[in-house]
Amino acid sequence: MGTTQLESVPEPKYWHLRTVLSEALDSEFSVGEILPNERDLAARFGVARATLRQALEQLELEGRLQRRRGVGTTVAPPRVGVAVGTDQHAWPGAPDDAWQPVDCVLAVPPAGVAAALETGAEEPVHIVRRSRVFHGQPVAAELLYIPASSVPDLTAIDAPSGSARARAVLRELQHLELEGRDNAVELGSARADDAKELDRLPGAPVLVVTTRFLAVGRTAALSVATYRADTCRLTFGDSGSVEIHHGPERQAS
Amino acid sequence: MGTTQLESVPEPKYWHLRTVLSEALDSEFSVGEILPNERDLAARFGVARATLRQALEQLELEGRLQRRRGVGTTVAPPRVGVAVGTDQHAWPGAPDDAWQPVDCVLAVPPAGVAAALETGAEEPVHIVRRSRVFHGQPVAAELLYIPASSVPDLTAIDAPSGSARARAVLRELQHLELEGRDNAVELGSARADDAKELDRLPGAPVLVVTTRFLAVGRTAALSVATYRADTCRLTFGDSGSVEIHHGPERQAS
DNA sequence: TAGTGGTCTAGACCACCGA
DNA sequence: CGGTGGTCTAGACCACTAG
Repeated sequence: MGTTQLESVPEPKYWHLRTVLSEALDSEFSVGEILPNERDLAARFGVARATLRQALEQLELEGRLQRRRGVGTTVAPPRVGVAVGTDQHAWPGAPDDAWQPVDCVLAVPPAGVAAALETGAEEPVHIVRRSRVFHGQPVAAELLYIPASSVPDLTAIDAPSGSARARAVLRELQHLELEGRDNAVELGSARADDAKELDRLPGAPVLVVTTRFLAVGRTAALSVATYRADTCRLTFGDSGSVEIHHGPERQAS
Repeated sequence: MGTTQLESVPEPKYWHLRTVLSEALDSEFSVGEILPNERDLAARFGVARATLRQALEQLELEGRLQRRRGVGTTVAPPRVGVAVGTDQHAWPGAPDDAWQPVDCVLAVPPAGVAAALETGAEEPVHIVRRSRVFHGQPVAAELLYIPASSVPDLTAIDAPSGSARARAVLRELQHLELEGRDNAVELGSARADDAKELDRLPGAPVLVVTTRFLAVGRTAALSVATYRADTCRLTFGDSGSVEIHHGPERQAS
């Protein structure tokens, strides 16, 4: 990160700074390495800390940096490829499922979810919370909405709530014949509860994957999964091994 | 947007503000309506303009607001669902393709692309630029990398460059038998050229869709498409009609 | 307790748009 | 031209982490 001055160009400073830092990351830093702190970096480039932070935010959004309060800013590893909806004919909770059930409650879903499920606006459904872990790190949190009509043989005996209940609901779900599913991906920001589960601050950028499970001619379940946008690359289809790097990147010693 | 004061809570002000504004958008504003300007809003809530802007940025990221310099901040319409990779067995440029060819040059691709294509690091490939328009608005910009070996019968006569050349390359591509494709989605920020084409500022959040086209046992083409993250919801699979709204939202008169 | 990133302020000037 | 959002500054204090 040799030089120090910025030229006067019509380009915003923070954008130019982003480019300079990005190139420095490629050529002079290793994955996991700690950058100088924000005050030092700002001084080194002759800009205010807020401006420097704007550049860092961009790079964090692009998955190049990882920042943790009280710790520092480190060079992020390449994003992990996470397979989404590979098996078009498996329910959530199938044996090879990557998700872990956390909890389950019976409650009235948000209006938009009720509409998609074609349930009444005040009708409670099973809401299963699940989480997905990759290399020991949480990468996604999910809410699964399942109308009572999709699990007709569920007995209240199994468990009133909790992960045991979640497993019972998912077990019942397997009895239906799955006809297909739909996926949609959009950008969102983590709500407080999701943020906590993903080990991020509220408002952190997430990729929201909405999956509709179709059975007996209607939507039998709806999944809303939020993936950490900074660390994840979602892969669809067969072999999710497309690897496009920005440039040279070394491994930390 | 009745009241004015914020309480003292351990929650960041901008986050609380985001919630308050979000609820106001649901209940008191119509799509397309113009909000008060940032200075007035900040004064009304008793915060600095920078703090108010943090809240607006969140809402823009979530696709709730649209801000344009020199104009103002308006309530955004719901995101449009854009189908991605519906037909697993059609090349780019097939008759029903949603993309419009813009340009085509023969150049050396970035190192990561060359690696994915298994071409030499210095070997030039055809780079086709295309754009995708939805309701009269540009929603995505694409770079298509096609090795010369995938279009062996292309004659230099057709056109040296430009959209005519692009069409010629795509036409030749149809002669190969497509075996399948891979998609990957990740968050990125718009480079200067893409930003211009998408009518956004550099650094705007985009969803980057990387598609690998497989033929004759290898990667015969690679597409890197950047979609406006603020206005698009990407849909995969059959019927991309999952509609999850935040809440009530009226139409502008 | 010392050092980090996260939040917040109160200004200033600039780039762009529409009348 | 006046008004909008976009950029930038130079501070301050807070929340968190690690030694």
